[in-house]
Parts: sequence; C-alpha cells; structure tokens
Amino acid sequence: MLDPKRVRAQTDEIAARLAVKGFKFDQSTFEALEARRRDIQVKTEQLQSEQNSRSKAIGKAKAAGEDIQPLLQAVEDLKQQRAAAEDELRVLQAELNSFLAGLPNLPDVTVPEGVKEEDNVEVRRWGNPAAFAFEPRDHVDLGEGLKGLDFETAARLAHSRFAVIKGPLARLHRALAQFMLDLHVSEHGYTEAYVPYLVNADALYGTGQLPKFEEDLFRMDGENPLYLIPTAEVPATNLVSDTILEAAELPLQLVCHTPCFRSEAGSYGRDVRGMIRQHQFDKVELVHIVRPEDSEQALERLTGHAEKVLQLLELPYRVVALCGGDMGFSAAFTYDIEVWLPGQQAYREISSCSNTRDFQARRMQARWRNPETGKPEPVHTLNGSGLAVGRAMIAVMENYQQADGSIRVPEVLKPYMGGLEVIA
RNA sequence: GGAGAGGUGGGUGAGUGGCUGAAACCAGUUCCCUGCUAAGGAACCAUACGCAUUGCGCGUAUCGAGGGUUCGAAUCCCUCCCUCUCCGCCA
Repeated sequence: MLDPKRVRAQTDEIAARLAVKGFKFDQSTFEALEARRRDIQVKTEQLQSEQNSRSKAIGKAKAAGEDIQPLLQAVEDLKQQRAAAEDELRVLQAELNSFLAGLPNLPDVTVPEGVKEEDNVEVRRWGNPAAFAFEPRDHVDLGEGLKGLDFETAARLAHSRFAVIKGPLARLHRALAQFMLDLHVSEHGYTEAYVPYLVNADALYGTGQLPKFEEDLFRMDGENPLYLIPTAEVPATNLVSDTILEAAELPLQLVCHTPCFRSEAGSYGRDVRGMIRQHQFDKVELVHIVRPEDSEQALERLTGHAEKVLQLLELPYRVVALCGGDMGFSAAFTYDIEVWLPGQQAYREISSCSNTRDFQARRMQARWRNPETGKPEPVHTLNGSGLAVGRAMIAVMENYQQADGSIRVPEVLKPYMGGLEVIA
C-alpha cells in the first residue's frame, strides 16, 4: 500500500512513477473519490460529535432528575442522519481502500525502463558456462535416463506440472535444501523458521498477493478460506504483521524452507517441458525486516547471500535488474539471478530478490518504534529466493552432466549425499 | 469431537449501560532530590484517521471480529474467530 497521504499530495508524480511499471493510474477517479470522501467524512464526524454531546446531556439531565422526553425526541432525527452518513462513508472508504490496495508499489528511480524481459539490464556475471565435448542434454532426458524423474506418474497422481523424484535425485533435491539452509544459518546469520504452508487472506493481502492475484493461488474451501502459500515470503514476512518492533530488534533475517504452490494460471504453454514451472516446488526463502535507512544495502546483502549458493555450487549465473514492466506488484526494486542451463543454452531465473520498502509493511501494519520520533513507523521488508530448490537441482543436473548421462555431485553437496560422487 | 473458562493499552489487571480512551501496579521516557554498585518524589507514556496548522489544538473511531438493542455499549443480546483447562482421539 502506498501512503495515502502521499498519493493525495503528489498525485501527478505517483502517476508518472506507476507508469514505469506499465500501470495506468486513474487520476480523475481517485480525485473525485477522495473529494467525496472528505466531504462525507467531515459531515459524518460532525453528526457523530453532535450526537455524542446530546447523549451526554441526556445522561446529565437524567441524573439530575429532569424530564428527558423532549431531549430524546430532539435526537431522533439526528440519529437517522448520522446512520445514513455513516453508511455512505463506509461505502466510500471501502471504494477508496480497494482503489489504493490495487496500486502497485512505486518503482525506484533507478529501475530500468521497459516492458518485457528483454529490457532487463544485466548487472554482472559470475563463472563461465562449461564447454561440453558432447551435446548436453536437458534435465528431462537426464532425469528420465537415470530413472529419477517421472512426470507421467506425477500427472496420473495429480495433474500436469507435477513431478515425482526418486532415488539419488530425490536425495540431491533434499541435499540442496539442507545445504542452503545450513549456509544461510551458519554463515549469513539467518534465523531458521518453520512456518504454515496454508495461510489466510489477511496474510496474502499483507504481502500483496491479494486482492489482485487470487487466480494464481490454490484456495481451500471454507467460510474463512485458507490458501496454499505461493512462496514462504508470505508467512515469513507476516511474522511481523500487526507488530511494533523495538529498534534494537532490527534487522531480522529469516530463512524458511517450504514447498510453494502456484496455479500458473495464464502461463499455459510456457515451460511445459520438465520441472522448470511446476504447481508445487520447494524453495529456500530469505526475508529481511530492516530499518528504512538500511533497506537499500540489505537488498545487496540478500542478493549476495543467494549468489553465494551458486558460487559454492560452482554454477555460472548472471544478475539482472528488472525493468519496470517485468517487476512484481509489491517490489520497488528487483534483482533476478539467472543460472546457466546448458540444456536450454540460456540463463534462467533461479532467484528473485526484491526490496518492497514500506509497501508490504504498510499493508500488514509491521512497524518499528523510531527512536528519533518516538513514533511507530513502517519497517522495510525484503525477500529473495536463496534459492529455488527444484531449479537448483535442474541446474546441477545439466551443468554437472557427463557424456554417459551420469551426474557428478558438486563438492559442497557430497557430505549431504553420504559421500556419493556420481549419480548414475 | 464433548464439557467448561476467558479474550481490555508494552506487561499484569480493574471496570455489568452515562465525562472510562479506559483505575491501579510494573516496564519505559523526562525532570527534581540525593551522591554512590541503591532509594525517594513529580510529570509524561495506545493506535488510526479527519479538520486546522506559526505554535498550543479540535474532532471521530478503536476494549478479539462482525452484527443487534439503546438517546448513549468495554459493559446487554446474537454470530464468528482465537486462547486456556479437563476428557476423547491422534503423528
């Protein structure tokens, strides 16, 4: 949520900034709504005030033993006016609220302009794609050859876009998650958290998935429905919702390993082969809760933590700054980390690290007490994958493959694989 | 699943229809006194929103959530959510 006061005071600037994200801010609708809201609110509060004082007068008169009948009659009409004004105000505020809740976060001034993936700006590269003496296979061929990846069975059990992983590959998958968790906890100072995989609508509103992106989620039936988390960002960030943190408690660095569930509505036909894009995948998620002045630097650190995983796995990658049109709803600035996939001869997203500034904090009422003002103010929240486990496994398979279809185990994963050197 | 108890400000905890946005205590902040690994005294100390704005300010809402009764609700009624205790079941 953008600061409503700011939207009001700097409407032109807000509209211009949102345009960078390809969002058309309906200025005239907003201004009309806002003008009406102001009128009705003032009117309503006057009526409330009037009735409050009359009610107090009635109380006093009654205590003094006076006849209150005339006073009761005089307030009758006022009561109805007040109720009508309150109803009108409630409707207007709901409208205004949903208007504001539908506005994406402002992109930072440094966000590259552009509308699609090709407009993203490469920031740096690490490592060199290996030259293979043979035609490198993709993870599907490799996995099926090793009898470790099975998409047909998964489709029989569930649906398309699911996978069954078996044997040493399943262990590799687990090893990757464990390795990432250990790295972030032991070397990067994160607090590990185990969190619910089902969350309510409030939590999803807080991080920005609702109300606009419900079709991307799996919802459980019920009067107060729960949703499967699309990312641990949702429960992990909401750990501080409706909370006022002391300055000394910040920064918080949280790491969660969870499955993630996405309906992938609207991505029919994209990445249908293999386990690049699944309805269910595991991810190790990094979340920072920081003081506002620290968030810019925190994004660099968080991104570095995710990169460290790839460096230790010796997987070539590049970091890109997302252009306005490619950025998410809640983000003010996003780095994507793309790992090299020999099977596709392309860099593919394996992590997305965003600074949402106070956008999520405002929605979820996550605040800290600023010692300088003594007042509760929104914290800044950041999140990033560190990393997507399924895609990391794909990257290991494809980059560590050998001519015979076997896969070498990366050095850092050997302890997690019981010393296994090669998956064959 | 069955039975019961309860949800009030950072914490403990009063408050069953009328200056109660809320006593008291603890924690916290500032000041005074005192001079010594301490104690005592005073003041301040919820959040959001609106209007006004040089400054002091004024108003509205909020006592788990939502409805209802009433001139007036933390207080009465209804629904829901959550927590705790006992029993059952269960990993």
